[in-house]
Amino acid sequence: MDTPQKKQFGDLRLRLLKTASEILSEKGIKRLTMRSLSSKVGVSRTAPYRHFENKDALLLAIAEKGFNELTIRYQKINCDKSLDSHSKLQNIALAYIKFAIINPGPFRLMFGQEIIQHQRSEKLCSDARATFNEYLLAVKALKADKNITTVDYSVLVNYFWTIVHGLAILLIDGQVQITGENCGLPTLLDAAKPNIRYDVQSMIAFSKQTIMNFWDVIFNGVS
Amino acid sequence: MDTPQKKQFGDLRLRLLKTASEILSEKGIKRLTMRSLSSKVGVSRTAPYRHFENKDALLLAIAEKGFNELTIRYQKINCDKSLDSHSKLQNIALAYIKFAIINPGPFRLMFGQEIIQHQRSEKLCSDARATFNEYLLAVKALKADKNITTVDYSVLVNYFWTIVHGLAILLIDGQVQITGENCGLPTLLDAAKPNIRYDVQSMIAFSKQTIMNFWDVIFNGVS
DNA sequence: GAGAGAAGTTGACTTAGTCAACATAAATTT
DNA sequence: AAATTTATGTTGACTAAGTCAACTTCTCTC
Repeated sequence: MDTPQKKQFGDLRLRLLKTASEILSEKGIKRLTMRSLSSKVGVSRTAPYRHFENKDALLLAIAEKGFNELTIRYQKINCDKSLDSHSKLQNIALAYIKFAIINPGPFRLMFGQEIIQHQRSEKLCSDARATFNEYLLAVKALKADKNITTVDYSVLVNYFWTIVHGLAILLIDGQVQITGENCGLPTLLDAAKPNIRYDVQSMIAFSKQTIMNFWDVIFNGVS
Repeated sequence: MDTPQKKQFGDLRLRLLKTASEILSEKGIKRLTMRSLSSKVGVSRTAPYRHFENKDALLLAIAEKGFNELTIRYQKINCDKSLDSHSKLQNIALAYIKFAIINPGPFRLMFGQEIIQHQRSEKLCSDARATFNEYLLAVKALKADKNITTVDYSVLVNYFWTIVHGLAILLIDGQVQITGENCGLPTLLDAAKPNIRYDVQSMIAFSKQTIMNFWDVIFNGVS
């Protein structure tokens, strides 16, 4: 993989990954073409094939990289002695959503169906496992710490993930209005607003607020 | 639109929509090609262009049809006098997830980013609005009925949708194990299972059970 | 400095979206 | 009912994009 020699040649592989992730996030998978990627990076159209077997392999590498980055953030949170188990999980939730907002393209690859159902590699699985393990760790700690007994471990894992993932996906897919009077309601309710494109900062602000709101409900229930 | 005359000609438009939805659900958007669709339906490769301006328009029509179908199911539930507000919302949640499981392809179009950010039509918005309105109706009824005061209306709408959508997406994207000892945990934790493809019935069974589990947590909180 | 291997380039082939021109069938008009 | 229009459907052709093959060039090793 990333042998030191290769890096001396140049950083094309890394630049491809980075640029591809950007295009993916900005324009979507359909408009990420090997040719546009190549030209944006400034190489000929088949140069990427020296670093990735094909487009799928490139996408796979982006997903792997995404898991690695996410794992690092999770680890930092889990290692932070100043946080209790409750804050840790909340921060992990927020890190997940922030990652999604900042890297929607890679996020969709990591947690979508494309890769998982077709060309999931051994490496992808172990990278993903590392990420999930940090998450599971945080849930376990919380469960033990708060002595949560009314909910099974696997349901707890599933519940938190579902909420956090659901929020992340709805946000990056532009399904939820994050400003105005209908804030929090489905975007498609408003025919008026054709192509709203929220900026990253507003989305993060909204997601922080929403996580706070949700956190109350998660622990106290709807009543 | 669907003027009666057109229907007399034949039902190619409908057959295209139906077959395209199937391909979409079985093989994904990348492998739904106008050519493969045409040949599967038994017409020449450009015949679909007599009914849909282009591939995007076809996808749009699939999404619109999806919203219409979902609306009908929601309406049936909301009109059912034998159900209380609580059961209605739960049934709507289940209908949403069942729709996703049975029609993953259309579901992704309806609630993904492709359409919403690019070629959402006026009709799509009004169709979606009809669906969402039934959902909102159910939430409003529940809120009034159960006298829910600790949670704002928009947060409530957002919370339920987030959970239900999150579960639906994770399920159809194959992210959650629905059988075995790791049931409820992330699929990518298991490198062992390469390409699990759950059948629709198992997925529905799992989602019913999960909704039941989640419902408890939604109302009682994690404790 | 020569040879090996990695990295990058151009040419060519294939698949897929889609337009244009042509053909035909159904509906409408007179 | 014949003529005209309109809706459908077909074949040919063009373009974009993935990707292989052959060739070139650059780096590194010996």
